[in-house]
Amino acid sequence: MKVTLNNQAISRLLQQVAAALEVQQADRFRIIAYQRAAVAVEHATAEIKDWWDEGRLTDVPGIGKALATHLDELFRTGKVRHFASIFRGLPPAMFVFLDLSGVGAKTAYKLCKELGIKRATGALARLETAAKAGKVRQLEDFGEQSEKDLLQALAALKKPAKKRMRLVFADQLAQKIINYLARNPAVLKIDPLGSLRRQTATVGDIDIAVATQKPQTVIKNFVSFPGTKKILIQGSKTARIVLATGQQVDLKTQSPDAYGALLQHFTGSKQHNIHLREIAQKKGWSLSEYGLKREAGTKKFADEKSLYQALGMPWIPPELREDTGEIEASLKHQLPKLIQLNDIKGDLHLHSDFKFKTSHDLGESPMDSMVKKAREIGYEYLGFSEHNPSTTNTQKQMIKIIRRKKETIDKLNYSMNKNTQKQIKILNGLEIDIKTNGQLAVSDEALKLLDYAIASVHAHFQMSPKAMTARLLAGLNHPKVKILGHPTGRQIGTREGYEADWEKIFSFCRQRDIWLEINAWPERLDLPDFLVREAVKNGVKLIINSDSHALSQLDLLPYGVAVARRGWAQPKDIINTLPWSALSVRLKPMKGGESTK
DNA sequence: GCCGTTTTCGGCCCGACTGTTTTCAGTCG
Repeated sequence: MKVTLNNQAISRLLQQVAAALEVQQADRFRIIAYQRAAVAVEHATAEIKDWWDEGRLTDVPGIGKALATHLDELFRTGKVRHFASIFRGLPPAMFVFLDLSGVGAKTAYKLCKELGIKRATGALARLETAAKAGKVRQLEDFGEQSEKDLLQALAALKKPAKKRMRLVFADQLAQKIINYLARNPAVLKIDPLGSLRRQTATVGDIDIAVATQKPQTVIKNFVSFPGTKKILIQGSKTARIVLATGQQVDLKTQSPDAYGALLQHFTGSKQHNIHLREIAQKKGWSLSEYGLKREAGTKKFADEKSLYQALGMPWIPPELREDTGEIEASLKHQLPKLIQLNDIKGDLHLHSDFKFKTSHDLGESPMDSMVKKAREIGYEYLGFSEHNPSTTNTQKQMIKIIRRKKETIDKLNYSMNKNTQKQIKILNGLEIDIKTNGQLAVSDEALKLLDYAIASVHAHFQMSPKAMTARLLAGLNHPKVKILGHPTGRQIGTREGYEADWEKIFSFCRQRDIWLEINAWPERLDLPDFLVREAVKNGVKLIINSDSHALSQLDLLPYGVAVARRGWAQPKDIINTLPWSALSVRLKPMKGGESTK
C-alpha cells in the first residue's frame, strides 16, 4: 500500500512504535524517546522528508542516529524492518483504539486481546457492539463506568473534531471575560494563558489565570459570567464553564506570592515546560505549577521574571515559548529584542470606498476618515492600495481610474496636512493580481502613476510549487512592486496556503528589496509565523499591514505584530518601523537590481 | 533511543485525575 509520508503519517507511525513498545514493557525511556520524536516530527515547521533529502535528519531534536537510520529506510523502501519486528504479534486493531480518548497502549491491547478483535478494519464497530452488550464491564480491570466512558469516546470519535478559534476571536472573547472579572476587587492580577497568551494563529480553549487571596469569591463570580451555559467544574482553586456559544473557558487561581509559577506553567507550551523542568532538575530542583521544589520546601515566585531568573536565564516572551531554541538563546543572553506595536509607523495596505469598478471587494470607509484614524494612532504614513480595476475595464478606462485616484490622494495630502504640525504622508498604492502566467493585471503606463504596488495572488491557487514559484517571481519583477501581499494565500481553517520554493523567493526579495507582507487580517495572518522566522533568518524584510476594508479594522494590526513576534522578528526586520524619511527612500524604484542596504 | 555549560555514560518532567482498587496503574495536559 502506498502511503504519503508526510509529517503527520510519520508522527503517527512513531507513536505506534511507542505504543507497541509500551505493551511489550520495553525500557521506559526508549518509549519516551519514540513519543518525543513523534511530537517533534508533528510540530516540525517543514516536511521531514525534505530534511532527509538534504541529509540533515538528525538536526530534528529528538531524532538521533538510530531513528535517522530507520527513517532513511522508510523513505527509501516504504517500510522499516525494525518497526515491523516490533509490531509482530500485536493486533493491528489496537492502534485504531489509540484514537479513543482515555485509551492508551495498555488499554487498547487489553481490549483487543480479551474481546478477540484483531483486524483494524471494523475494529471500532466491533468494540462498540461488545460495549453495548455489556461485555467490557466483565473484563478484568474494567467496570461499568469504564464501559460507559468507552462508549462516550466511541461516540465522540464519530463527531467532527471541535474547531479551534481564530486568534482574534479568542482574544476578544477572553478580553470580555477578563474585563468582567477585573471589576471584582478580589482579583489582584489577571492574564490569559495557554496558546492565547502565546498568540498562536488558532486557539483551542480559553484559559485565564487570576491572582487572589479569595479564590472562592472569584470562582463564584466566574461561573456566573453572563453567557455561561454549563458549569463543568467548580473546585476550590479552579473552574471550567461552557458558554452558550460553545467555547470552553478555564479559570485557574493562585495566591499572589505564587502567581508567577502558575502563569508560567499554564502558558506552556508543553515542550517549553518539559525543557525548563529538565534544566531545573539538573540544578537539583523540581519545577511545577507551584514553584521550584527542593527537599527543604517549595520556593514560590510572584512573577515569571523571577522564576526564569532562578533558572539562570532572562524572562522569555510567551510568543517564543515553543522550545525551538528560545531557551538556549535565553541562557546565552541572546534573545531577540522583539518588535512591539508602538514600533509601527504606518500601514501600507488599506482599502477605501473610492468608487470604481474593481476586480475584488471595495472598502467601506472613506479615505479621509481612515487618514484621521491613522493620525490618531500616531502613524507617519499610510497607503491606499485598493484592488486593481476590473480587467473588464479597457486599458484607457483603467488609467483614467488610477489617475483620478492619484489626484484625489494629492488633494488629500494637501487638505489633511495644511493646518497641522503633525504631517502624515498619504500614498497612492494598488493591490494588483498576479495572473497565472505571472503577469500583473495592470499595464506599465498605469503602474507609473503609483507610489508603490502590492502584488498578490487572489485566484488559481492549485498550481505545482514550481509553477507557483515562477508565477510569484514573475509578478514581483517590476520596479513598482515593493510588497508581496499575503504571501502564502492561506485562509485559516478553510484553505491551506499554496506551496512555493520560499528560499528562492526569499533570495529574490532580499536582492531586490521587496518586502513580504505579514497580513493582520484575522483569517490570514500570512506570512505564517514559521515562515516569518525563516524570512528573518534569510535577511528578508517584512511589512506588517492591516489590509483594512473598514475604519475599525486598522485596530487589527496588533495581531500582525503577534505573528512577527512569533517569528522572532525585531524592529530592524520590519520595514514599517522606519520613519517616513527613511521609508520614502526605500520606496524609490531600484536601479539595476542593486540593493540599497 | 536521545543527549551533553558538571556526562560519550548514565541519566532521562510534573502533577492531577480517575476507576478499580485497598496502594496503584493508566491517561492526560
